[in-house]
Amino acid sequence: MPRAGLSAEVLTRSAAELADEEGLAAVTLAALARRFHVKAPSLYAHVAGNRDLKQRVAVLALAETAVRVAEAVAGRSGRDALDALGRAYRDYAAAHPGRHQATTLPLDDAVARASAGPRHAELARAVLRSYALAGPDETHAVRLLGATVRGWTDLELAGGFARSEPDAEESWQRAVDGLDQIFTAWGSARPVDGLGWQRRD
Amino acid sequence: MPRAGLSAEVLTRSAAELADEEGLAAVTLAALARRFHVKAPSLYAHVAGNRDLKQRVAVLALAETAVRVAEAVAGRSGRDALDALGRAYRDYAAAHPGRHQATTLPLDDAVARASAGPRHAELARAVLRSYALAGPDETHAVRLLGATVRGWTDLELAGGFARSEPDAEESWQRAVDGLDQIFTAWGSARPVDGLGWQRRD
DNA sequence: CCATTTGCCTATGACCCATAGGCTCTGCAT
DNA sequence: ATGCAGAGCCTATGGGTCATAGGCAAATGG
Repeated sequence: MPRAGLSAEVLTRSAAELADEEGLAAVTLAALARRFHVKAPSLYAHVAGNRDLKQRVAVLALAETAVRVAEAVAGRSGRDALDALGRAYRDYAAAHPGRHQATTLPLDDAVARASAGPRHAELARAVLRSYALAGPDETHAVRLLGATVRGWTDLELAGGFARSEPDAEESWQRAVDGLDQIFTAWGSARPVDGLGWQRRD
Repeated sequence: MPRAGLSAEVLTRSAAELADEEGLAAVTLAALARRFHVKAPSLYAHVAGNRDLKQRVAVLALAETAVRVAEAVAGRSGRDALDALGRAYRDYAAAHPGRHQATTLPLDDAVARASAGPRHAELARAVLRSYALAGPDETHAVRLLGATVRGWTDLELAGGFARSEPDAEESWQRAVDGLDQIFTAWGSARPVDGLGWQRRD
């Protein structure tokens, strides 16, 4: 019997395709084994089990999105960069729903550390660089940007914006405008007492 | 043998508790049956199956959060209302992680229509009322607010903000400040051509 | 060319979902 | 009171999944 040429790498890629095609829940050792005309127990030589397999898909997805986002924001700054970053995430999620879903899985600490997760935070900081935010403000901004992009992506993918006017794209542009305004204000103003705002001069 | 007093209502509540305690994935007909010292097939008289059960948990959670959010925003407006709305969602998710997770499940159309889902959109519009936004702007605002709150809640629940400075609460206040600024600007200005902004006068 | 490693196998057991069909208790009408 | 219909929970069954244990054979390297 010819060998199937299995490896963690190959299995992870195939699992990712399976996830995109039939949903993350369909990523099962048995289903994956069928794709390679192999029995399920054979896969345990390459991956530690179902949870491990899904985490590998998540790590793959995090790495892929990091690359795409990095390409998208290269050479851009300010509002343009915000738009590009968000769009990269949204496009990836739309093109690879299963992979995107995997990125929302809780990862083991060790796996998370070895993943491209931190890279995403760096990318957000890079995009915000042109706003010249003070240290803590930059963190606040990273969090707000991250929450907005993630929430937007999830809602869009869940069909929350579908079949309703106006177009989601229009709303997205307005959202980016809004974030750009906020970060611009943070860059050129200082918080007074946590409640109000004051232009620097 | 005494009857267990099962019903869709009772089962759903118990399933919700199970989800909060051990995660949504632990919500299984077998596990639920054990809680009532009953055999799994008995549950099929009350719920249509695993998927139906989880959707009922989602519907319950949507209804519960709608009530909490409504209470939280009652009598508030502007920034205060934004803060209260977001906090209500975040607190609910923190207190009931399993239920919250259930709300991210895709619902059957019929179930979604009968759920409190639309009520949430109404609540968001109510919170935004004091900004006096024009029709389309209000929709844009609902979407931005919804995405931000959802993304923030998910990231916080996933531990994204944990063990890192500054405190997540501080970031949240800044985020609310930012949204308040955006909506205030939208209320007192009109978009010119979808790109720029101009104060009304 | 033989020994070791590697790759995939069968066998097994536990857990889950879901359906089919049966028994018993409850409650109501006569 | 009694008899009956239906509600409520049961056992039996079949199919799916995960995961482990242990075995045979192909590939590899000294």
